[in-house]
Amino acid sequence: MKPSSVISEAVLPRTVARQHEAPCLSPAGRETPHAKQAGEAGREPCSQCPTRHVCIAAKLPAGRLTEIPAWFRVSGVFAPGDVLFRAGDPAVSQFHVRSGMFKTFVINAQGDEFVTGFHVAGDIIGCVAKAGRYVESAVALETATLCELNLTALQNDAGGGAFAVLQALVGQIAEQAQRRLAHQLALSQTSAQLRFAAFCVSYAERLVALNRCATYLPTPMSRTDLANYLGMTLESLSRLVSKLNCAGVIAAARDHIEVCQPRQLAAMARPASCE
Amino acid sequence: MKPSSVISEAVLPRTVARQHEAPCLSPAGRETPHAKQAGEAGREPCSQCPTRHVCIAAKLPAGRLTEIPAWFRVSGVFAPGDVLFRAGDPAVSQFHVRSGMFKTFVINAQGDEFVTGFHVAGDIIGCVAKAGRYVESAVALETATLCELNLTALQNDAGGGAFAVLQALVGQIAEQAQRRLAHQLALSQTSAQLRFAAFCVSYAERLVALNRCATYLPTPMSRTDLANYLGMTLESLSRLVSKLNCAGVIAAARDHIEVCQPRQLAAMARPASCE
DNA sequence: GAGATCTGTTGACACAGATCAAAACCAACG
DNA sequence: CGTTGGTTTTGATCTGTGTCAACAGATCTC
Repeated sequence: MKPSSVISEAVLPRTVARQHEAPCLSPAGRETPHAKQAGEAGREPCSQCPTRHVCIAAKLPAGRLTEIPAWFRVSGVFAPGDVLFRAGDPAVSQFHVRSGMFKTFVINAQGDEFVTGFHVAGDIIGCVAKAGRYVESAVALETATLCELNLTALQNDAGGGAFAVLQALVGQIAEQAQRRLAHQLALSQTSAQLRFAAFCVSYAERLVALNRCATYLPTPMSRTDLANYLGMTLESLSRLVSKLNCAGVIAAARDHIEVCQPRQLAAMARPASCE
Repeated sequence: MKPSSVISEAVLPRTVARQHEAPCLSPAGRETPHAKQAGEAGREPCSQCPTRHVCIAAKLPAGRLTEIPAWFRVSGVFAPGDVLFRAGDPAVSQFHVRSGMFKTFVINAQGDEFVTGFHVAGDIIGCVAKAGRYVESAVALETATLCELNLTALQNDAGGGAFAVLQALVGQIAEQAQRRLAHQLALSQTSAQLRFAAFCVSYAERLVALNRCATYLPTPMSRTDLANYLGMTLESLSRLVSKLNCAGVIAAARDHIEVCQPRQLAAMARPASCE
């Protein structure tokens, strides 16, 4: 597959112009546009967060949920297309998605974009780094919120609960890695249908973990992005979706995929499942 | 690609019989067969370790290098085929490879094996977990040594240098994730040649980081494993290697690949490179 | 050293999916 | 309401790689 070139050119400029040139990642950048937007929300205790069960906070002692340390705060609201960070930015923070969806991607020297992940509530973004800098870029695909875990601030808080947080973080990253591995596994399969089915199943599992419906999969990403992520062409994906639509396995619309025959779909994905 | 079935059946029994039925992962298992084998080596300070520059120890304050805490110790010598851990074992430790090569893999319900990674000195193994258990299995492909970082022991050492270690670990895992991401990127490409070239380039980079020759790539893994890892059939890999051999780009032998035209190879891999 | 077994190579063929091209659909806008 | 620009679908063709099968080499055993 030859990736579609310079997709992000259409997205990034709009984005940057709209909200912020320098994202919330500069070492002294804890007072970001996002944080300002968040206002009161920044002090909202985790105990009221709808995603607390899948968040790193869930792995902390219960008492800790009522406090919001300086290094862990709500980062405000992102609009579709807003940039969270770019590849090459110093990796001083990791982010926990609270709501909405982000995509991560890299762009090579030729300007081709590669979508490396879609991230929903409970996911960590920014835990892939090289030489202390992000490898991926991250943008919101829909209205989204997240919490910023500032690693440098955390570093200066060794006395507090930071040790427990770091431990929880290592565990959380391990789970994140598991999801990436599942996708890597799917990509190593040659059948496009299998890759797509594996994506749907994996996505559905994530939604279940969030107490959401396993058969209604919102797809705020474009078909182009999804095809790119799944390692196939736009046309192949389109054909595939049409086929599964006709077969009654799914009912795909512009902004979502409804899974009509979950067992059927799971059977398609099974050969690559990693459990 | 339909993965070759039950490859590991041939490997695991032999392995287990040879060295240890219960690997060094039981919660109270710090005194393992490996540790015993290691003997004096377990107390050898990191400052003499040949891989200290790529190890997590490199990210600690210099003074720390001279001490070997209880939760970080040399785990002895592994012979080819020896099992480090299995998918499903409690993920109480992460391992730093010192020498040799390990492969990680998963086996699905149908008994198909999927190779998920090859790991050389400086790599971390065991940082992919689900519900506190390893997702992958890990076996040595050649004579190998590693250090065990016991997370539960680390947990009880909050007073010591454990905080710094955890921080370093998060950074190290981020680098590890970068390598996995690079491979994921390669897998999302449909061209077998590109995937193979990307593997060689990435592998060469790793060797350079270890101050080893970038053009001599030892391949202790079988062709089957390598093809599996690269998401192609054994036959495709074989043909590809033959082709590149004839073209003079590489000179492949049973146990190594010599890169004759690095720039040529890099050009093949470039479209998927992530920087 | 001869046979058996495992691993890797080469060949012929078919098919899934890439590619190129065009049409249909959708949302935004004047 | 028609135009415009972008996105998705459908169609026709071609190529790469999977599949099946036979062969060659290496390794092991007795």
